[in-house]
Formats: sequence, C-alpha cells, structure tokens
Amino acid sequence: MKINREMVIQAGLKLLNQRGLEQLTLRRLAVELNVQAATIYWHFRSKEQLLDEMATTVLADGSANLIPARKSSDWRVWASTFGEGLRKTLLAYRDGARMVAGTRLTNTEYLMTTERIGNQMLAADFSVRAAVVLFSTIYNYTLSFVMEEQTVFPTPGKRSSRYSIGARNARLDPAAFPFHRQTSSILFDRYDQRFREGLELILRGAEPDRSPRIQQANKDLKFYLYDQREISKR
Amino acid sequence: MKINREMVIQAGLKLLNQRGLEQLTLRRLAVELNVQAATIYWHFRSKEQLLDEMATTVLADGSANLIPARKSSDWRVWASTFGEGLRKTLLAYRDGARMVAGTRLTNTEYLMTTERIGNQMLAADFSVRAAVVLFSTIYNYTLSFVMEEQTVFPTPGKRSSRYSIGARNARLDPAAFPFHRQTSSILFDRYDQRFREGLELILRGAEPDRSPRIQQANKDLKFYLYDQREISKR
DNA sequence: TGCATAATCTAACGTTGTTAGATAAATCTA
DNA sequence: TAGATTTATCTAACAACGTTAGATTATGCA
Repeated sequence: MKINREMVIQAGLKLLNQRGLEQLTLRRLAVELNVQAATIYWHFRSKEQLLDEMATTVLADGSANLIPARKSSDWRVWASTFGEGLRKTLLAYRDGARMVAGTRLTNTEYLMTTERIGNQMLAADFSVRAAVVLFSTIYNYTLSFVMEEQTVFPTPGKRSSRYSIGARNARLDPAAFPFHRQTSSILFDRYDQRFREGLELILRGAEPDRSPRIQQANKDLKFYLYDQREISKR
Repeated sequence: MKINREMVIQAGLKLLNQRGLEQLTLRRLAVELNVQAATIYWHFRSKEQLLDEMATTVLADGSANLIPARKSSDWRVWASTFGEGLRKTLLAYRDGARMVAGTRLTNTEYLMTTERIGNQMLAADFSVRAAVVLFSTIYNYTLSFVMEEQTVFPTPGKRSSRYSIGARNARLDPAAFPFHRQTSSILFDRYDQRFREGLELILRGAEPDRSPRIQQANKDLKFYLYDQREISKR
C-alpha cells in the first residue's frame, strides 16, 4: 500500500496522542504505516521537517478556534477568543504546546488567520505595534501555560502521578513556606480558571484607560526601573 | 583527578553555553571532565537529573535578579523586577529558557525567593489567588518570550542566520499580508523593548482600577464568552 | 510491451543514553 | 602500617535512535 505525506502526518499525530512527543519515533511511526522507517525519508527531508508539518497542521486545523464564532467588532472579544482558542487548539494533542514551541510553520494558513485578527485590531484603533504586543503577549502566555498544563495533565483529565497536589504540600515545610502552601491548588488544578484569569489580566492591561492614577503609577515605575538599570551597569 | 556533582553541573553549563542544549551530550561532557561518560552515572541517576540540577542552579544563581535591588513596598516594582530579572536569568545561558521549561527543581532556593515575593504581595493587599495569577502569568509570558528570543538570538547579540527580517518579509506576499509585513521588525528585533511592553500590559491589568468604563467592558465580554461556550457545546 | 520514474526495502553507519562488571583510588580500621 | 571497605572510575557492550546508500519493486505513460 502506497503512503503519502498527508498519511504520514496524520499517523504522526495519532501516535503523538497515544505515546507523547518523546516516544514519537520514526521506527514506531513506520510500524503504524506498515512501512520501513527509511521510507519516510522519501516523503520528508528529516524528522524535524515532519514535526514542522505536523505542528503546522495542528495550527491550521485549529485556526477556526482563534476567530469569534459570531460577528463582533469588539477587540476584547477577538483577543479573548484568540487566547482561549489557541489553548483549545494546543490541548487537542498530547504535548501539543511543546511540539508547536519547537517547530517552524511550513505554510501560511495560520498567518492568514492572524492577518485577519491584525486588521481587526487596526479597525479598533490599535496601532500595529500595540496589536503585535498584545497578541504576542497572549501567544507567549498561552504557549507556556499549556506546556505547563500538559506536563501535569498529559491527556486532558488524566493527571500525571508525578504532580499530586498533596505530595507537593507534603514536601513544603509549613514554617518556611506559608505562602506557597496555599498556592498548590491554584497552580496545579482548575487550569481553565487560572488561564482565564491570566488572560483577563492581559486584556485589562490593553484597555485604553488613561486615568491619572494609573498614569502616575506607571511614571513612577519607569523612573524606578531606569535607576535600577543604571545601578546594575556599575 | 576526582570529580564531584558540582563540577559536572558547572562543566555542563559551560558546555551548554558553547554548544547549546541539543549538542550537550554526556560523552562531550565527559571529555570536558577528562573522564569516561559512564562515570557521570556515579554522580547522577540520569541525564534528566543532571539537567534538573543544572536548571535549578541557573534559577538559584539568578534569584537575586528577581528581587528589587533597592527597598520598595510598591508591588509594581516587585512584579516588574521579577519579570525583567527572570528574563535576564534565562538569557544568562544559551537555551536557558528551553532548559528550564523542560526540567523540575531539585531544591528550594528559587522557592524561597518567590515566597518572599508572595508575602510582599499579600502586604500590598493582594489575595493569594490574585498574586499567584499575576506572577504565574508573568512567569509563563517570560519563559515563552525568551524561548522565542533565544531561537532568533542563540547567543545575545548574535542573530541566527535562519531568522533574517528581510528574508521573512520577502516571503510574505504584500497583497495577502499587508499587516504582517509591518510586524517583522517588531517581532524579530529589539526584544528588550517588546518584552518590556508586554510586561507592562500585564502589570497594568493587575491595577486595582475600578473605573465604571472598564467594569462595563469586562461584564459585556463575560456575557459574550459565556454565550460562545454554550454555542460550542452544541 | 517496454521504459522511466516513483516508492519502498535492505542493510548498514554513527551517535545517543544507559548498564554490568572489572579495576583503581581513597578512606577507614585494627 | 597492613589490610579491608568504601568510593570512584574504566572498559565494554547494549538497544534504540535518526539517517544514508544502493538494490529492488511498483506504477504510469509511450
């Protein structure tokens, strides 16, 4: 039976879900495809290229998640949907975040989606720079958040035995770590909620609020940081 | 000549800086130490454990960066210093962010620092949850940001030939990607500036601002997202 | 049918993390 | 100090990995 690039990619994604990124080897993949490992090299230049294509597929397939389902001109809706949708997309595959973080896109489908988002932001009176900063911040936050989430929950709903909340608390001396003792259930459980709260933080920061109170606080902070930088040069 | 754990870790970090994470092999490390590769296994259970210890060392050594150099009770200063300091710490070693992202801490030195920060936030009237959300958001943002930064600049100041701004723009069809054409220099250059701007976004979002305008916007957004979720269940 | 090209297979190479077991060096004990 | 024990290193090998060269089979077109 003949195979093609698409079949290899799909089998790769299936294997990824079953075994995880570390166990995704060309020999195992070859077995899945009833083929010798060397055959894969007729279709892909290298394993790296295959992973690039797999990641590109994941993002392309998940692109619809990144755009509001209903018509909206509110940039908050677009930004929020992007973050939640990106997380959903990365969670669709085991080690999805780790895979995407280590690869390069091979086509422009994902770019077309972010192009749409960018233009939407311009229409909402954002500068190019402000839009890029906002969305790259959401992107980085989400990518790292899901990487963390997926080491604790390799598959959605199934917690890794290496990350028990009770075990963490047992290791933490209550006298030395009164604060951290209270953080375990926030950090290692209910990821949906914490993700949303972090995302809301970023969204709120992008509000074009110009209340004098905040302006003053930011000005103070800049002076402080400038001084710090001067100090560290010495 | 006898070696010990500390020597292995230091040689590992040196080799990491010279060759990068991918080229950090036990055999190369053994050469550096004038020893056979198998000898390392007398000091460490596995390569994974060695990497854990290396990452722990990096974070412990960089802990001082995470705390304001001058006395301050302003939570903005603490949060901002944490972000900038974490980035500086990760940038201190080639692939520093990637290494830290894939490992587990082996001692509590880093935790002691974040414990201090946490208590400082409580003193500034943050709830435990609000503090955790704010700092984990900064942490995730920074980790992913620096991972990205370090693939473009494997060593500070030396851009990888694979990420030229001109080449990216040349690949982007101006008709299809008018927006993205303007983003390359923002995304792939002047990382200091963009990092600071993203961080400021997060900080601003943590301001206890309660202006009616923003409250209303957030309320609207929550209704919208709730509806979206209901839609996607169908 | 014959031929070119597309696809796969066989067999191997070098490198990796890791292990078992033999040896050497350092430390402790009588 | 001599002998015994523990600590540290070495030799040699294993299985698994990504990858390559070259022989072999399948496919599609004249």
